[in-house]
Amino acid sequence: MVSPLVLKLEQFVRFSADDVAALQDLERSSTKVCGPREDIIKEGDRPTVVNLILEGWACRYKMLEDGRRQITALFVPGDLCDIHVFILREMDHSIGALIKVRVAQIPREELERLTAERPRVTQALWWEGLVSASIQREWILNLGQRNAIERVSHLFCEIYYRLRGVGQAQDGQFEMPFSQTDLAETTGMTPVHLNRTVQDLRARGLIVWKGKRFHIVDLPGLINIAMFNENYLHFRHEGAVLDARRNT
Amino acid sequence: MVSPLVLKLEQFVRFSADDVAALQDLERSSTKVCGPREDIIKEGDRPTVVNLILEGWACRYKMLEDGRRQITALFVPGDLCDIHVFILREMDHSIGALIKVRVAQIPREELERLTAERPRVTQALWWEGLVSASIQREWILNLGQRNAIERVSHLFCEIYYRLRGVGQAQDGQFEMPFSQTDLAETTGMTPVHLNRTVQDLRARGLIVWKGKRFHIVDLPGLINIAMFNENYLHFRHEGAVLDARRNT
DNA sequence: CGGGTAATTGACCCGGGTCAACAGCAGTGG
DNA sequence: CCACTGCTGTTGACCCGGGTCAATTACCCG
Repeated sequence: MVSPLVLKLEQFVRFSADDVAALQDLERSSTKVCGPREDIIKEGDRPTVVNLILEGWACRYKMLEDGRRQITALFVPGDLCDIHVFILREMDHSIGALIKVRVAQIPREELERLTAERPRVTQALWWEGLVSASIQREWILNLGQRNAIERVSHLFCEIYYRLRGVGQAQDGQFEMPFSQTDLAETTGMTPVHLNRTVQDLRARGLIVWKGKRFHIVDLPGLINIAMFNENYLHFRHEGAVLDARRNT
Repeated sequence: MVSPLVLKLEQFVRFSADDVAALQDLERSSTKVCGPREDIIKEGDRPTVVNLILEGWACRYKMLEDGRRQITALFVPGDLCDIHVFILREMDHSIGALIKVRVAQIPREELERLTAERPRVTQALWWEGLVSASIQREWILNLGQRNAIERVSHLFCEIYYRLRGVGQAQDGQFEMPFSQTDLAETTGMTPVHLNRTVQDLRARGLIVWKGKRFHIVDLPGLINIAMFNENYLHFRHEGAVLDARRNT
């Protein structure tokens, strides 16, 4: 079975067999399993390892003193939480499991060795960091300018494209494992209004969401409402320059 | 005169004279001056250089098809716009001058040489990247959870701390060169409501803002309203490990 | 002094928040 | 197999923070 990290990075580069092997070694790092709502690492902790999501869904979140909570990023399998965190003295946010999650805890030295030895992998990791930053920007745009229905539609589009990129969605369908409250916390709205917005999307025939099955029935329609532009995910890569198999 | 980039990075590491010289060389790259509202680089452009702000204020922004605009980051002197951008095929956002700005356009090779030769500088640049990412997260929290007055107060606190870090503010006072419309676009609210919120802060005796002079009269009060926690700026560094002058 | 931009204010309205009740469903233990 | 518990989703009634529209004032600069 192919590692989700490799799948993800291969949207950008094409690795040699050696590269792939080196990346897959990362996943042999000690792994940890966290149950839903459990923290993988907490704000204030000193970061010692880099977390790589292998299975399940996690999120970054920040809280205000009075308990308001905002999810600032979603992690799907193949996502890496800040390759250079250990430079910082302490975490400025927490990372928590949304559903049961399996993470690899990669020690600093291992990443340093990997990047020292494999420039193509290093490039790919930079790309992944840039894409994460780009997603953050799009979320700022989302929260600052889009209204409820646009915001929620945009999030659904993003989730779909990202999952498809790591082979966990096809034909507009995927597993939606988290609660409306989670979604409300990522879109900066109340659970009540999130629910009404979802009802609205259902009534318009754009989505079908029952239990864990999520189906985007009318993707162009959803994209249209969301003003979704996939550019910011930077899926299309440069081709030959980064293609380890170009001469085979 | 000390470079703002060096000032900024020295909040994290302490450089040797050589490090400083190497960093200052960056500023000898060809520079460009942009007038207010002029774009430094546009969404869709192919990035070829890394922009370093030397003087003035700039911002990242994204626009929706229908013209709504969101500022997603503010750049002050010493800020570097994505050290690895040239990995991406095209810009997913624009960078524009808020007021007249002077930027150094650093070629890829120069950065590569610098990071290859100077590990301490490389570390510092990673730190700067992590801090930028952290600021983005805080903005997501700001937009998603804080209300108008909290949001605006938070932004003022952040601007003050960041300017102070590069020696452009002291005693709660600094130059506020941009318009309320700009601020509205960064806080995701309308200019009208931004104005009312500013009035409110004035009435409460927290700030004085007249022309370009901005004065935070009651910093603790502002911090309190904003629930501002400076942790996310990661100013406090590790000390000796990264101190090139520790034995002198 | 004229023209243009930025700030300010008033009147009105609506998207989304709040509060509260209720329904659906899974898991648990008897 | 059923009752109980607790969480998540759903809906209704009501309200308010912030948006909209439009007019007016202050300011800057040639």
